[in-house]
Amino acid sequence: MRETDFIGGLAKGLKVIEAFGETQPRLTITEASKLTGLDRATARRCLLTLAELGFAHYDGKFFSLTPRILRLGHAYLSATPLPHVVQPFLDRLSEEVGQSASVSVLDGTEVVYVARASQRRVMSINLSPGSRLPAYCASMGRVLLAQLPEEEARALLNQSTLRSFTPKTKTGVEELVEEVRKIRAQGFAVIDEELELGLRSIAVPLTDARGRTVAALNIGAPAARVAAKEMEAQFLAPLRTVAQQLRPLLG
Amino acid sequence: MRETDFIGGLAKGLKVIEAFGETQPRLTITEASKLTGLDRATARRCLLTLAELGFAHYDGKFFSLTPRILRLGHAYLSATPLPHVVQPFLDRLSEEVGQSASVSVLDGTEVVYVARASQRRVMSINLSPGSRLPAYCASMGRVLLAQLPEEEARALLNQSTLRSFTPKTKTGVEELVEEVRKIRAQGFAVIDEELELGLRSIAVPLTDARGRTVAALNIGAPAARVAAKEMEAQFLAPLRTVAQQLRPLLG
DNA sequence: TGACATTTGTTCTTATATCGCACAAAATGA
DNA sequence: TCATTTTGTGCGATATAAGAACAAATGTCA
Repeated sequence: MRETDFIGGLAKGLKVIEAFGETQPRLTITEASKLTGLDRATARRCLLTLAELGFAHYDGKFFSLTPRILRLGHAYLSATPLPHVVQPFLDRLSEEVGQSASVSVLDGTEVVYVARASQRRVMSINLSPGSRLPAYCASMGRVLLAQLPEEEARALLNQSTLRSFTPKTKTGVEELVEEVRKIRAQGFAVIDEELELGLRSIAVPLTDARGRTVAALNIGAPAARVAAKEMEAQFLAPLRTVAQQLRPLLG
Repeated sequence: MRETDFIGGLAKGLKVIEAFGETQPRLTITEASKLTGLDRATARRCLLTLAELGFAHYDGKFFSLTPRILRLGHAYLSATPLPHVVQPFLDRLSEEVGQSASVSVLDGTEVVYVARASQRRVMSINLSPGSRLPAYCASMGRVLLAQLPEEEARALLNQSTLRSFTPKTKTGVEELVEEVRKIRAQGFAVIDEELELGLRSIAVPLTDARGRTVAALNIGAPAARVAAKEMEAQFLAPLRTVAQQLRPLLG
């Protein structure tokens, strides 16, 4: 790609959109400028453009995103076959085992949920398509890391902010590399309250007809309902059955 | 806003992202150019930029969006208080009545789901935050139209593509204006298989402490389980209770 | 309260990047 | 093969980015 095939304005605008988040529902021009590292004048132009297009709202002081922004993510979810293909399988699986089931893919150091069938939520975390979790401490994340060449997985772990969500969270790179190696060998990952106390999960890879891993599938269960040792016994077989059924459908 | 405060490149790039959708999971440069009305050279630069940033993938022929695009919508969902505030109420409501419950807002002629608690899906439609439905034939859409001044509602109906999803779909503007008037008076809307055969729903407005309508709340039920006449009797009270509880929380 | 300091938003200018056209090259398919 | 369609590139005209300067708002302290 030539230098001139890159549209700086587009990259900057997208960066500004991403600046909104958890702790930043509303941004002033200066805040957006600081978060993105863009010049105030440029950040302002991006925000005004987004407002003009209806993607943001401006009250003279603060900018906030409008639901129109969801069109962008929706373009992906409706354009990509994976979410549609897996959804009915997730629904059946979730019903069968009485727990939530999800499918996610890797994006950098995070897993991104692309489909989910949830049972009544008892957890504090509210997950839906588009939600993100750090890969290193999520069952699907570990499975997806295990599919990469070890050096790549290690590189991603090094890039990750390894923090302890609970006392059980593994945060050592070597410890995690070892864990990922084990998962690669056994073909599934179990997370026992590493992300949130009271939550356990188990995941397997989803491979396409040619054997390439395209996503991960998991089941999450309240710790109060399912003992740590039971996770594998109860859920591994159903997960593998679904993975098997999906295989020819993930061209 | 001055002319020069508008970044054309950003607007064009966003337009290209939106070009991906239902029937267009993968686009060539020429296709993107035709769908957006942009010059081929420009569409190409937008696509290459998106690929460079990791928002799209390019195999030399086709471009497709990557899950990274979901970051953008996620910026909204995590930055906006509404989805987080209503989620626990939705979960409880859904559990209580044994049906799916959702909250949505209006974006142009469409309703956009911002939160949802779903029971096992029996419908062909798979809805999740970010999903869109035409306002004129969705219960939440009618409720939201009813909150607008009549002329504005009529204008939106005129802009809508009024098509018959089922034999029961109302598609006449005057007919719909009349229906919306009725809904404004009674404070709730019932949709009886207008969007999909076998699906009924009922919606009420969510108003904030100052009485402004900020969203709509609904319950959807399989027609086989709940008779048309029963919708109001069974679900209106629970919906209104939740709307009441939420009122002080929607600052 | 009023003067000063600081922060934030807006405007201006110019070097630079982008747009869209026209043309060339490559791929597609009859 | 030749016609047709699609993709890539060079170029002049035009739009945009950056930073500094200016203006307005906000905060601070005597």
